[in-house]
Amino acid sequence: MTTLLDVARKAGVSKSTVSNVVRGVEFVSSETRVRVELAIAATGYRPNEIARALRGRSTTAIGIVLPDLRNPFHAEMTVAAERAANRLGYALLAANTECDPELEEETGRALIARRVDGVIIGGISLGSHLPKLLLDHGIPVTLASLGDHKDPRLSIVDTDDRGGMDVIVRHLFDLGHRKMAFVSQSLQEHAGERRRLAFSQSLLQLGLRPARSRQGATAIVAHNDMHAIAVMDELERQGIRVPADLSIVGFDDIPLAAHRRIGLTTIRSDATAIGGRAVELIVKAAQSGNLQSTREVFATSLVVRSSTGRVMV
Amino acid sequence: MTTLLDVARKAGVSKSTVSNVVRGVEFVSSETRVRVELAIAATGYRPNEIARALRGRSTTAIGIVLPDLRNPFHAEMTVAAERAANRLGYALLAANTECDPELEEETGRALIARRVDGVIIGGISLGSHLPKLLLDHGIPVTLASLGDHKDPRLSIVDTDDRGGMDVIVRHLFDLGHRKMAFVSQSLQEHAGERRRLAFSQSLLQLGLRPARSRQGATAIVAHNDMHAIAVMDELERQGIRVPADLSIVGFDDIPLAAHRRIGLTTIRSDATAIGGRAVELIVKAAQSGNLQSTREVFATSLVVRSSTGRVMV
DNA sequence: GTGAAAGCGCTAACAT
DNA sequence: ATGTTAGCGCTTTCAC
Repeated sequence: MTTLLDVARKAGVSKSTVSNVVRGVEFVSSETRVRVELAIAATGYRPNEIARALRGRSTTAIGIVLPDLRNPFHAEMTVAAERAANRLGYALLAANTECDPELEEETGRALIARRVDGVIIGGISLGSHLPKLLLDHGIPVTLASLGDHKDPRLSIVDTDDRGGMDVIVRHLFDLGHRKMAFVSQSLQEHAGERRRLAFSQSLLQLGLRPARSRQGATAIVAHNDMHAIAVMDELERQGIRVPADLSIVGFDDIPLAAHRRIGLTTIRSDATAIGGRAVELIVKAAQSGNLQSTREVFATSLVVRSSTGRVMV
Repeated sequence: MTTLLDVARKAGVSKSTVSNVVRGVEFVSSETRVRVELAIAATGYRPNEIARALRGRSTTAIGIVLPDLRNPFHAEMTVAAERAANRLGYALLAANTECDPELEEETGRALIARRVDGVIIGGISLGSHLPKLLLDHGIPVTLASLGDHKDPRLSIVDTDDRGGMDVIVRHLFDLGHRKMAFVSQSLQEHAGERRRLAFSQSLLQLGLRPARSRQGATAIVAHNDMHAIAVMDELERQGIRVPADLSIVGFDDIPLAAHRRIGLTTIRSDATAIGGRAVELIVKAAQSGNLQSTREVFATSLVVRSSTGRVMV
């Protein structure tokens, strides 16, 4: 593999001159610049990012940790993050942690050992130590669609879960629903529990309490679309019709929710915007070196489709 | 951040001794070993992987390039790859290329600059130069679910597209279909075009030719489930009933295909197995240093659901 | 069994 | 405007 030295020799200059040309430093005579550029083109030289990383203070790599890449919302966020990262010259290290605290810890340590410049967290276990672990090692952390952490070094790009939940509950209420239940995939997940809380609060505003279980409920609110769609399937296999017998609402508005056969009423939140913005924030933090608490909330909106209906008395 | 030297000083030994302990080298007296281990525990030292990478010949990082992480088949493969990579101590660099030749090239160069130990390719453009680019730089490449490249340095973990297509076509034939059309998302994609070819060959065996377009066809075979499901939606929005008016078949058997409201007849192929195996192969190649042509084909099977039906005459 | 020293490829003072 | 040099943190001969 060609190195800086190879190019330098070929161009008959010193390493630093080549380095200066590569990095676009001002003080190089246009004559030598051309000569170096020719040598670079001839050899196909690209700086060794590993050496740069060791020497400099940056790996231009960021990590993204997610509970499950198979969730289209996360996949979409990751794609957006990857695109944004690329554009800024950063690579993305992907890690699935399945909300397993041990895996989260090990992932965190691996990310630290690899000296990533920052980490985007798109989902973690309830009470996870991952943000603190990373921050304590001086690594900037951005929480994406996962607000509510109180560390003052954290930057947060969030969805308006509270607002979204209010709108969902209001929508169901207006359809006559009074018994609504919340379901989530796992009690371990931070985001799911936050939405459960928001759900309870929204109900409370209308003087209602969450239904204990699906049995008594006329409507089910799932913590995300993936789960809502799975629940829909499960119910229908038991002969319960949606929305005739039971209404279902999701959260995220993944593309599939708009499929005519699914028609899931849900809350639209912009995974692409969140992923992209998370990268911008993490890169800014990495480059400036100061970690300050930041919180941006992306608006949500209700998309009414065919999975919710008027309650039958 | 603690370095080897910090630990060495703390333990009152030299850098090399600490290094020997860390790497589990034999010849260290158990006495000093303990002392060093204590110092490591006390400082929370973890080797700097960047320095290791620069010094050694390995970054213990592999790249995975995909056209679209939003495709559940790719997401699943990536999750499996990440898990396998993790287990072997490797990190995964994810890159979406959208089958754009320019992006592929740039991604390849970035991966080379980062000195990844190997690259798994889960999808590329037709006639892409990416495999050659990487291989020419000495980077092992494994094609996952994307066979048919003829470079002798390539290892391939493939799905049996030909076999799967035969079974699909036979299934449709048995249902009375004689006019079948193939649709794919993009003409640019390698895997899609390969399946198109397989489709034609399968038809030919039965003395049939592909239908020119959807119009004349009684059945549609899509190059993957994602596309099949999208087409299903599109058709039904036009008032065409599936399968009453038109049968649809996918390929991959993503989880959604089994959803009762979708019920997509498709070919099951094991994304998890493919992703995991691809990592094993790439790591083996990276560690042994020799690139030999290898081809493993994973069996497929037909899953008949409700998107295909007897043709109405 | 342990330590000293060279060097991976690069950047960034500092000298010229 | 260009060159020299000293490391970044680690592994790896090679002496002791």
